[in-house]
Amino acid sequence: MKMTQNDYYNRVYEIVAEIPYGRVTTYGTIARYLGVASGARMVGYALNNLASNSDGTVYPAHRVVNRLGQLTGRAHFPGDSMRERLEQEGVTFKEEYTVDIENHFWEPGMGS
DNA sequence: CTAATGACGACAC
DNA sequence: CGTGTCGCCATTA
Repeated sequence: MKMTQNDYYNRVYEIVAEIPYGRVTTYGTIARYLGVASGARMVGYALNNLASNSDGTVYPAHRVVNRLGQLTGRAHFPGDSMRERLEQEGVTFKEEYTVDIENHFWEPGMGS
């Protein structure tokens, strides 16, 4: 594993790990919170790394969707585990692969 | 060092 | 309102 920019990914990991049960956030929101408002792609990249980083800590990456609430990253999850998990957590869906983000939206620092 | 890619976002048409 | 294109920043080739 490269882990060159631990810092950047580490921030994403921490935020993702803080996403409360039954809530979802967006890549752009996380990116903005990190200070890289335009680094939404990097957030997704970090999550990609996260998948391979599963060393015991479980990061609810399935709670991270794009700003439209679409499970763009479902392809990176086995089967429909992403959609099923969100449903299981009580998240409502507008479409089969689109969550009602406006009703379950969450952002870091909310419960400071 | 340059080019291409990516779990995105915003703007233009 | 749907589709297309550019921009962002980091990583990889």
